[in-house]
Amino acid sequence: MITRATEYACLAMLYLAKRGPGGVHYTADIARDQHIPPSFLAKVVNQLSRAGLLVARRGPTGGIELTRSPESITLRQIIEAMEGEVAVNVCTSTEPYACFRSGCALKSAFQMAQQSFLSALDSVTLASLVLKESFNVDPRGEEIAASSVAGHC
Amino acid sequence: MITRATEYACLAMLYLAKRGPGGVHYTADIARDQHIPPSFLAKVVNQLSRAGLLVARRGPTGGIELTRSPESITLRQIIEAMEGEVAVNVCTSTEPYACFRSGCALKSAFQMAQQSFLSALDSVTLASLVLKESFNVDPRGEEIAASSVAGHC
DNA sequence: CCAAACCTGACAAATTCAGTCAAGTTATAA
DNA sequence: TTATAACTTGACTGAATTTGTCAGGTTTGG
Repeated sequence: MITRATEYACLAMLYLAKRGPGGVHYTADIARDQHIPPSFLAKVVNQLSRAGLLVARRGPTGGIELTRSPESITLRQIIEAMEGEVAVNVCTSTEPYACFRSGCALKSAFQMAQQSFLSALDSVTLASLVLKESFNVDPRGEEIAASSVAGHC
Repeated sequence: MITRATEYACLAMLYLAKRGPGGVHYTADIARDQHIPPSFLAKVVNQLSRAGLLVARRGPTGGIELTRSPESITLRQIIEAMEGEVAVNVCTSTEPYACFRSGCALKSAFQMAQQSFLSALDSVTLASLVLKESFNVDPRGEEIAASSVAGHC
């Protein structure tokens, strides 16, 4: 299952993508906007930075920024940056001794389902998500039915 | 991620399917054959029985048996019998308060990937797995390259 | 009535998750 | 140069989940 940390990572990346190219933003602002614990998001963002998906600059006027265009960043890349290799079952992971059974039809089936899942995530770019969100926003720029709590899902 | 318990459930169901219709088998035999801790498999099998995927009979000459034909049992059914509703992220689960964000493009993307995963599992029946395993067996009925440890993956 | 099979619930060790906190580093601006 | 504002890092914690084990209990056939 995709963890909270990974979900927060996607939300932060989407936040940056929504605000256009060359934008530097504070982690604390993203945390407030997306209702994410700030110190938790700080660690998430740091991991994304080490994975090369964004750059982080310190000091006043610092902040984080996407390293690539939203068109070239997929959900799968973000998820794998956070969780490493995705495996729907121990037996589909590539690590040694994950599975000792030979000629196992179940493993093949799990691998096939996993591939379907990953392909779907490959097809979703940050740019496509930004486009999709714009349909949920009315002309005044406010989210529809977002008055009570605001946020994402 | 699909847990060990669910993996064992699939292996046990596949074991029954492989041995044809109307077959009653001991949980202990399946555990030995598939290298599963017997007392753990007992709980797994009990859960499958309560879900209606197999019937369990007590006493001597007891054992477990499939309730339906292998053609009509899919991997998804087994997985959902073991884990309940499958959700790749908290925000895609149907339980109330799983997600408070509105108009969230990320949720839609996760739901789409989840649907790909589940559809793949829908397409795999126990019968198709039995057929597939038969290709991995040589004419003498022994599994190829299974000499060292035996088993499944 | 006994033995063999499944049923049930309590327990426990290990791991993961989600989050907090306290320092530490770096860089800008006054 | 010195605050200050931002990211960095690692230690820590409580809760939940996972993967079992174990000790009985229940049902049934002979």
